[in-house]
Amino acid sequence: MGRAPCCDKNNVKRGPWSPEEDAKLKEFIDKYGTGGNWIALPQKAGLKRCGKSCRLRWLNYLRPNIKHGDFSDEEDRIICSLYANIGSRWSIIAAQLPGRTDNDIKNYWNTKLKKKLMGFIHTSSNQRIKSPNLFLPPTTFPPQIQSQAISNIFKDDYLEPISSLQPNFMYHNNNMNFQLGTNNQYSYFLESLMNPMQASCSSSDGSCSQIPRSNFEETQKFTLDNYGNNGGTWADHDQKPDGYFGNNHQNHSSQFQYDTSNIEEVKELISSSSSNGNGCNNNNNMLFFSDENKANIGYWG
DNA sequence: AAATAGGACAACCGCAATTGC
DNA sequence: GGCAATTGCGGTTGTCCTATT
Repeated sequence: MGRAPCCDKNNVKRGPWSPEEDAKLKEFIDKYGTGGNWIALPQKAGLKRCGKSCRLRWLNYLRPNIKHGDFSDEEDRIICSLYANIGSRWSIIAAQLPGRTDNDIKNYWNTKLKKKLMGFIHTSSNQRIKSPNLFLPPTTFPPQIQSQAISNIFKDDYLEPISSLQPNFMYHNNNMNFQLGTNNQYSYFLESLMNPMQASCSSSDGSCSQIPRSNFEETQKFTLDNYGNNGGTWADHDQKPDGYFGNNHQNHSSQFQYDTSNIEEVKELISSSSSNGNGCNNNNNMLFFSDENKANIGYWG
């Protein structure tokens, strides 16, 4: 015997909301708020709907400042980056995109963005691969991530692998070469997108019910370490701002910062990798990801 | 013009987490 | 601490619309 359903399905309306229902719900919430009780709300508002349905309708469609459709390139990049980092944690991803809902982003990912990516991966099996702007780091990322060098590489129409068989394989384009490590960070990024972190960790004891994708924590920490590494350093006693989890190597003005609304959750994801003091290659231009071979990868210039 | 396949998006479902008693 | 109610989340399904045959 399962738990009792939240509403009597025979006595509630289901399916698409009519404009009249929308108006009723909006008017009620505008006037009285949700009252902290969605289950009781539909009756009070005179709606023959399940409370869950009302909540969903409000959160995903009716509440103020909701944006629909037309995701920008910037939003694409943020979604891709975060998906690669934390997987399908849509609510966290949505928190980084003001006006977007988790449902919207999930739908967008499943119907469009993933396909964009698949197209890219598919093409990448050829020797000549297209590099969509999708893979540019978000402009909200620190300045050096936006550096001209990276932009040159990833804004170019094509990246051409010289040989994917070489252990340290190289990419080049028209005006520069750069070398990545044995497990180069770019392929790691793609791999991350295709096979994101799936672990779910309990908040109470820190244990994980699933095994994280290999090296996630270490990689993540290392990546964060390297956001903002253009010279300045953190002393141990320095107050690090929200969103900064790295070691003491960074320029104070350019740390990677998550939105503070869910910073604790992001910290939680990352915190299992405790600082060991050597997680940073100073003066290297990190892109998104590196692997465990910190000494060997993730830099050029 | 009709049938149908596919895409886009809204909504639902079930489960886990949280809250309150 | 235990239990039930409620909320929040992510996966999945349903429905509508458009493009294609």
